[in-house]
Amino acid sequence: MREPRSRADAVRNREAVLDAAEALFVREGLAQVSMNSVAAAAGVGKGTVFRAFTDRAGLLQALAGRRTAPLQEAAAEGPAPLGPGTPPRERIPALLDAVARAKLDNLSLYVALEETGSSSPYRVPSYGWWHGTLRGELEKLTDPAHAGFLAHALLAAVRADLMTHLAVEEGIPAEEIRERLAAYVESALP
Amino acid sequence: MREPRSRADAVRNREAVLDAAEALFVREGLAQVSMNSVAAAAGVGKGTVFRAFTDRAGLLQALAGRRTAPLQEAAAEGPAPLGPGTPPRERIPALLDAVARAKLDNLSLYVALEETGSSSPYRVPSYGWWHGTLRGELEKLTDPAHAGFLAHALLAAVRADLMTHLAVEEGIPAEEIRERLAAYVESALP
DNA sequence: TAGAATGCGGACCGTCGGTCCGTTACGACT
DNA sequence: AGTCGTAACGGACCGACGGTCCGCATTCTA
Repeated sequence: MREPRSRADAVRNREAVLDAAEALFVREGLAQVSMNSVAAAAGVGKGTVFRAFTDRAGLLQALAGRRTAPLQEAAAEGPAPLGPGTPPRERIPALLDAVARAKLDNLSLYVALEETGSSSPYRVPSYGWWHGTLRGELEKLTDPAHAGFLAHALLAAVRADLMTHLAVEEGIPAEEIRERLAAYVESALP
Repeated sequence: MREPRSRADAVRNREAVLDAAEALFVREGLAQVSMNSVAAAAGVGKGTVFRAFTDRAGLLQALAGRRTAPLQEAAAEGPAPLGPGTPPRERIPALLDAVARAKLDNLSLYVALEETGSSSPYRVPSYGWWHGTLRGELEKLTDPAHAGFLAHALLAAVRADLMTHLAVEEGIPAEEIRERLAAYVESALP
């Protein structure tokens, strides 16, 4: 049952596609970026892109993983205040602030990501992880029957399209958005 | 400057298209419904659909208006507890519950609606109205600087895709979702 | 009832996500 | 180094989509 090692060119191309795709997303925004244009920008055939990532959603997932892995890792096994072991009253606001911050720094990328899972952010795998983590902490503070919904509601307040609306349409500085969020989380916590 | 009255067949067709489109959305879900299939189901040419509604977003907007008008009207000028004049502590939960209820009763339609505005629910015109109304009430209860964000956050908790996730994926009965939401709103209110 | 204007409808267009398969080049083995 | 099986490449190709266009039919006005 050996893992069949990938060929060198496959690995190289995979990386090139990810780099090109990320650059395109940041520069042009989700809607403008077709699979064709990604392939062209990476200097690679279309078939190669699909071979490596299965479909558009797969490419976005991969892009997501790469970009969000550090944050998720910090939350899963890092030091306080993000990591486990931190008291819930401190960890929950820290987690939400970290998520908001990451999204505010990469608006278009995260908007694209949340539209991946058959156009429902709730089907993106990482959502389940964040929700589970948050619910776990909330269960220490309140009736476990309420923790699930509460976790959903708090995560809804940091959705990428809301962050985009606040930052772009309403023109609120990122700093201020995070402050408002923090105040909100504080008041919503049981 | 007379308003150029529409021809009888145009009015008739417009109605037929709306009926057919609504039926299709409810039965098949957003993704399955192409402009072609709407035209076919309405027994009408594709050009007619586009002439009447400009583009796909326009069709969804029109569908939206028709379906949500009664609720919005009740909230804008109806009797308590939805209408204006109701004390904020009573009106805000009532508004959010009414919205949640409407969405839970028409999941697929509302999911489709919220994806209309260039894939951002915040660009759908009616969102602005709800947000403004809610903010107005919240300003009576708390620091006006916080009211805007708070209104966004509360509305985020009743987004159609979240309602769908809770009701379909997690299989929670509508009754229970509304109870959890009510408890959440209560605790988040200043 | 005639003529103008309005609306109809479906062939047509460019583009998209995704597939297919003949060709290329990698790398394990001798 | 040379051979060869095979994984990976790449772009022509496909069906479906949203949207346009324009010759033709229907409705309204006088």
